[in-house]
Amino acid sequence: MEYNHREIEQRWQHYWRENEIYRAVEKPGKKKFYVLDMFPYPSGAGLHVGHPLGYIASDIYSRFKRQQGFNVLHPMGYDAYGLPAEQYAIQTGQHPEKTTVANIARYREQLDKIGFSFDWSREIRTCDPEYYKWTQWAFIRMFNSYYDLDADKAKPIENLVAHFEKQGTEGVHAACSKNLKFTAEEWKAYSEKEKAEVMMNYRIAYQGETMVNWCEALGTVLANDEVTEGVSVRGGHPVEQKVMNQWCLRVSAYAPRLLDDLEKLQWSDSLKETQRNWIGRSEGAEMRFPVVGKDFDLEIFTTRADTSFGVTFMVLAPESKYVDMVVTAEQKEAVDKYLSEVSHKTERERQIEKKVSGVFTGAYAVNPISGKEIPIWVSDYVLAGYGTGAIMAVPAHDSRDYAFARHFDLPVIPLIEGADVSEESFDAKEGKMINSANDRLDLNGLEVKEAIAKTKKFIEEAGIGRVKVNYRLRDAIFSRQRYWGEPFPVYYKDGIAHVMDESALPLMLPEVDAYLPTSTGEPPLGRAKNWKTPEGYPIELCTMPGFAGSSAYYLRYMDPRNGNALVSKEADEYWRNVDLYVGGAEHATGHLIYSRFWNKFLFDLGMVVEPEPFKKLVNQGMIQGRSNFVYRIKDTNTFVSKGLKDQYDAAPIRVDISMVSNDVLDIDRFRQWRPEFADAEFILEDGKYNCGYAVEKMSKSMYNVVNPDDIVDRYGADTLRLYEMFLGPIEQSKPWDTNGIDGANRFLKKLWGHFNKLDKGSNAPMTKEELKTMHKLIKKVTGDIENFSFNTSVSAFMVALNELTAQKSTNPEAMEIFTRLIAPFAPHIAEEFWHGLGKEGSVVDAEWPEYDEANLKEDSVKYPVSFNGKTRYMIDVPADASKSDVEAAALAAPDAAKWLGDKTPKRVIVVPGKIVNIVI
RNA sequence: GCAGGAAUGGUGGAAUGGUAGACACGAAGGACUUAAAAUCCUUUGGCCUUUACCGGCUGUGUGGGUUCGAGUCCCACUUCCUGUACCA
Repeated sequence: MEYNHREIEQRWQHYWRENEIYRAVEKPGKKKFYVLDMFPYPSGAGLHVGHPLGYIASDIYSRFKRQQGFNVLHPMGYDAYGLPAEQYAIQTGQHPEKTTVANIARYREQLDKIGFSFDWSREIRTCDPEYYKWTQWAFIRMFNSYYDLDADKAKPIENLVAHFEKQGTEGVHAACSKNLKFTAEEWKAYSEKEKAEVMMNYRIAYQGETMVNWCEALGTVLANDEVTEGVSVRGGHPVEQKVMNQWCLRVSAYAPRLLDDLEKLQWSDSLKETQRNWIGRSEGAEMRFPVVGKDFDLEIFTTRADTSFGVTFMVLAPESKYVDMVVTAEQKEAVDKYLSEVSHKTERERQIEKKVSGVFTGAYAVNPISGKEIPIWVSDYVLAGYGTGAIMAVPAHDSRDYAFARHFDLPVIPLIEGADVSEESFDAKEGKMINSANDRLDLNGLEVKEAIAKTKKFIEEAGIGRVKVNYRLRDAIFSRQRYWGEPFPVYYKDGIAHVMDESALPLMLPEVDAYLPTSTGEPPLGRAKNWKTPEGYPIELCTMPGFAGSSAYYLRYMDPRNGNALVSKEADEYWRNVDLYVGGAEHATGHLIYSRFWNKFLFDLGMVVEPEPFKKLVNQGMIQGRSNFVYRIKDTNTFVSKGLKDQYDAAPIRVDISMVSNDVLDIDRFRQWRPEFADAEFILEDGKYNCGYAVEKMSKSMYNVVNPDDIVDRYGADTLRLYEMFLGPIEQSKPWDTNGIDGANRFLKKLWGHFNKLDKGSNAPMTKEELKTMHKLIKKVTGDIENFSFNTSVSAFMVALNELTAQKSTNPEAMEIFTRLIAPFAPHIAEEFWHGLGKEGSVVDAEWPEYDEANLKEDSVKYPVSFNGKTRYMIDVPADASKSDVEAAALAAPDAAKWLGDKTPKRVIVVPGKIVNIVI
């Protein structure tokens, strides 16, 4: 009987569906395990073979955990809001929901063919009002909360208002945009509008004038993680800096906890490191530099307090509010000119040019440590968004300050012994201090680290500043001037932003006549009719960004149809958090930060029981495409095989990989591909046309896309699953190569053949060899799955089958164990075997086998015998032989004399079970 | 620049400090077949020796070190990948 994958896979997929085998139900008292995949954005292109890689791995793991007796939650859904659907809507006028729904249907069809154990009854879509209701709900809660730095958690904003009424800002330690100072009396005297502005300064979801990444081509602002190298991640459009009034989330308030709690997580070191860099903690000091002739100070932040004696000038960011305050009348014109030049440059232009530029403000400040007067400059190499937007420049020991000083001919004072600063600055934090003393502070002779500590102490004692920890992590910009996203539950009354009552949720996304900005430049929601509250107040026109809907979706899966809460107390306390999260590393600084922030906020409010959402995280690698090329000789229709192309003037042309097998071109199909190739001529090697190849991204334009549907149709889902796992370590990126898939398919065919040869009626016990093969396999596969080493477990199955074949095994018991072990990898064929062996129920619930070390023991052990570390021959000794017996056997072996000669061994090392090494 | 990771046959890759190259692909040869496909068998890191068997040498990016023994541990370097960056 042939192995008919189509029939088998259809039968069991139907069986699983009919019997609702994968439905997860809370079972108090039964240990749970939550396995989650990063849910996909349903793009129009459908899935290619790279997409299911992580899903297959997580599916194997959740099936394994289920067989081990855990109550497994393994859901799937769609991150349905996104730019591509909206761009498509702009072009075609078709509602993005329509394309999204169609794409989801296609995704589902493709996913179903692979035989995943998802509980589809828990499916969620971020664009579903029943889902985004809870995204809007969380926003309202954030709006109504502030971050208490003493308690180190979010609290209701009413608490803060009550405090203002009693004591004003006295004793308030809260995360805020600006440090405010007022008394209770002043607070009470404020108008409604003024009060609203003050509270905005503290809310966790707040509206503020901030520097944003504005992308003209997309017509929207973008978050920092959506911009890379000055262009948008989606589409690669230029991005410029602009001040706009935007909704923001005070993620920065959570920076210390986001950093500290990384310790608790079982994530890869590289991913944790990426997050640490993104959060960017740096210890330093804030110092005040009095401005000459003015009654205010410039505040700066530095990590190199030790270099204070080498400060020869100061620099302000162009956007700094201090610029206008210090500039002198004579320099005003020059400064204004510079500011306007800088403001017209995009971020990208600034980065590419990297030209030193700047202008003197005409003002001077006093170095509070050395007492010297130094000039104040403005330059765009200082960023407004980090620290205080002003720096003390130490050209001798900072390369940027150095470049600036040399360009404008400012003095450079070396502060470290032996540092040669004639050509470049000495940035390393090492060496002994020089030139750093006056009657108040003496750093000379100290090591840099000691000098930093001493200076910090001095700064605090002298009252010229304070020790401070700075974070690079900035608040998340939460507004998008787009249509296809969650509407903000916000309306404006007398110009003051109010959130809606939770009972008004969900606030449904309205219909519009076009998906473009209005003629007055308002976002697309400006086109919606009656976009007002029942009382007639206008509603916010921006929508939320992509990460809004994906920040708490893992909680919603726990209780997806609950109309009264994001997740019920019971469901949350049972499922708690994600035990294993599988997805791409590209979300390290976006989704994985926002989700952790969102979860911590809900944790502060007592809505969830776990402070971290994802306990263990595995990043699957990307599967790249493997493109093929033919080489056309210039100005001809003749193509030369790869090995001979260097003898001609030939240019590569990409060919569709479906016409190529093992890099050999199917010439007939190539001729039919395009009319221009119909009469193509070929120069062959050994009668074949060999194509060149390259590894690149899998995409239609490269003709290298492999569709999983085609693989499933031809080889079956079980083959696809085994082969994807066999490709290599799950975390590694690798090119897809359809050629190797025959190996996985052959293995299943052989296994099928083996099954059909079984002596099904037999009750005979397994032979010693069979026992050994099976227990070796149990041990290996169990360990491999725990370590996410799926490629080696697939190999182990192949080895075990070869051994059973060599043993001429027809034992159904051995096959039964094999079936249970391979069920997570190839569930369809395993189910077929399971029922074929007369077992009850589904293989999905077949108990995971345990191995017995006793069956792995050998009667005799083979030892390699080495001389000075070089293996020379093998000996065979009884398994229970003592070390000295082994040593004697090694020296008594017939080959011993040959290698030992007339020498006597200096030492003999016997490693039990491993090796004998004779030192001569 | 900084941080993290990697480097093993023609290819993907395997190896708790103990016989490097498991397993698979590809390739070569053979069996079956009118033929092809499918299937099965043999060989397959390199070099040398031998009619053959048997052997030998060499070999995990480069150079050192630790060890009886290093792909594996330590130091330095080279190359590549990933992330990030005027972050003071």
